[in-house]
Amino acid sequence: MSVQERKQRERAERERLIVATARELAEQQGWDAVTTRRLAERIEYSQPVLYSHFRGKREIIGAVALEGATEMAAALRAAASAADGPRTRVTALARTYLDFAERNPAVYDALFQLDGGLAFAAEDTPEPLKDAFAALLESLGEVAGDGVHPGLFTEVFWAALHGLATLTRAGRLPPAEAERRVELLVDRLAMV
Amino acid sequence: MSVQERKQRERAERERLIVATARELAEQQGWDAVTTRRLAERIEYSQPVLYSHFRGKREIIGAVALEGATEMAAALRAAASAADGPRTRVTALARTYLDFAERNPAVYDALFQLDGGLAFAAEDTPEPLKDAFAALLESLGEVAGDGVHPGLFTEVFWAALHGLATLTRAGRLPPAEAERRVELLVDRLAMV
DNA sequence: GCTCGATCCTAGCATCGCTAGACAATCGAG
DNA sequence: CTCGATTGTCTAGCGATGCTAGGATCGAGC
Repeated sequence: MSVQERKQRERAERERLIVATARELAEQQGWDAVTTRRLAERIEYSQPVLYSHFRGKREIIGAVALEGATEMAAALRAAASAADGPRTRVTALARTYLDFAERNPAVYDALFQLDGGLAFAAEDTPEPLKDAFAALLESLGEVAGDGVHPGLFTEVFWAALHGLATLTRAGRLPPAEAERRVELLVDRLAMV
Repeated sequence: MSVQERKQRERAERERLIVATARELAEQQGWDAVTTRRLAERIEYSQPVLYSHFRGKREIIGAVALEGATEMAAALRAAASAADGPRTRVTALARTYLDFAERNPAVYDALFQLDGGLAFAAEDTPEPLKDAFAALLESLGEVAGDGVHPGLFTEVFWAALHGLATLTRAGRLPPAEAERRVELLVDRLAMV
């Protein structure tokens, strides 16, 4: 039995290596540079090995996305709990979100721009994704305002953050005044 | 001279054909299906002809984006001028924006999701792009609120719309309550 | 009618995601 | 301890991608 367990451990270890390497490569040179050949070469296995772990490149992207969602949820919760008062909490949350997107562009792409084969806003949505949304909801729910459904408010706030993140990173918005945009957004949306 | 003019006309005509065909194909089957081979086959020329008009696939996407920007600007202005009062105008603007994104997903992708090699928020930004932003600014500037820079407000509002558009279309937001999200957004952001 | 430049196409390159089939290592039964 | 079966991995290759080199064709101008 022990030998099988060892193999299983090694296999799981290799899977982590694949995901970590894909993420690293994507952050360094963008997702276009993450080809199955290059990825295989970096982990020092042949291409088909990748397909014994994942159904295809999409699933690898999806794995990176899930990893990123967990980290993002943690970062959001950390920022929220460090702030006192609803207002400063929401501001910290927004800054943390945008900061995460800027510091981990490849992960953010895997999450929200690329097709990682993940289900969203559905029953079979993976736990990390639900949890990341929950992390937003925890801080945003309390500033939704009277008579406004907290979930709906969170969706709108999240969409605004997502828009700022993607448009800024794509060069559609000048990065200089990012901070003032956040302030304006929080000012208007949060009912403190 | 006349013969050269005819050739020039035919060339311009063919260029329009390329862009229109690319757009049509993208709307029908998505941008992934827009390969240089398929595109060449549809316009009944060989592949290299595409490269005598455009530097590459990117530039074709960019051409579709510019065409789309012009249409979007017109649609936004039409919606704005049909409404009376700042508040209803902004609501109409938001609905029109999201409607455009939903009805022309490929064009919207060319504009804001894909790399069409276009400059944004810079001096050499093509006129249609500046004009589409201007169309937003015209209606949004008047509801920015006191002491808030109209341009900055427009950027934030636009980012929120962009977030709603992309997240909804990618299945990240349930489409059922799209209308309520728009109402909430306008309610909070617009200072009427 | 001839020449020569512009125009277009055939053919091909490197690379992509993905897979079939050969080979080697390991395991379990006799 | 041996030997077939299973498991694991690799080499090689398929069809498709964006893009380009080089030859063929055609037509304008003398």
